[in-house]
Amino acid sequence: MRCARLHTWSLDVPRAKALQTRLAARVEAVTPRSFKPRLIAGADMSHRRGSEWLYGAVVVLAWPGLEIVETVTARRRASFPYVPGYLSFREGPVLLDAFRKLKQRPDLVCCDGHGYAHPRRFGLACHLGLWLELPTLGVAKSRLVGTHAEPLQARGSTEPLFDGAERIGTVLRTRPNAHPLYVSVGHRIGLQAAADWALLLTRPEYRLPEPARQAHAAVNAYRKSIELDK
DNA sequence: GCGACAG
DNA sequence: ATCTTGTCGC
Repeated sequence: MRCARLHTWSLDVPRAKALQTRLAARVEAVTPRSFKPRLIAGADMSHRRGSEWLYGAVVVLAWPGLEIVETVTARRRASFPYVPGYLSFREGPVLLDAFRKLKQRPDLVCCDGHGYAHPRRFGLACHLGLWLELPTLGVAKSRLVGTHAEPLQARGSTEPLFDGAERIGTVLRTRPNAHPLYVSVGHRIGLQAAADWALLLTRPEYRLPEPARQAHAAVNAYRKSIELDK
């Protein structure tokens, strides 16, 4: 699939910060009318400690069966360090390389990281959403910003995530007695729909939504296959 | 100045 | 994210 070229990725932290603030205004936090995603993608990145290489994978699943219908991978050298609040500048390039190899255009993308639940309301999910011009939702395994109460232990229990008085996300228990997930808006989706889909996409026996779980498995298999013949 | 801090 | 085996708890 083709995607827009929004800006250069050659930035230092101060400029990246200014860019996030500027692009955050373009995020659309509303669910399209008659939103019926049929192809749902999951994207994830992997890296070996001490290596300069970053590996990315995007897996497309069909709804409602959740069968994998397409898998693509890509790798490239890291051009930005991991700095909390700037994850998209590290992972964005490789993930977009992978997305460009996709034959099918997904209707929704499940991102491994926060979206709106970010200091400047522009996490990885929002950033990818603008580049791809697709609905995206952020699913993070831990908190970046915000406060919340502990969701009940039952699958499907939620608690609002606040940054001061602003609601920035939903803390969702996808599996009993497992740490909850942090769901937030990415682009072209509302918070309610983002949380609803995050739960719908999660099989009862796992903690992560299938798109994210399968992308994680795919990128690790890809990385290991390359590290092997070397 | 001291913690917190997606992956 | 990565390293890394067994083991505690539902």
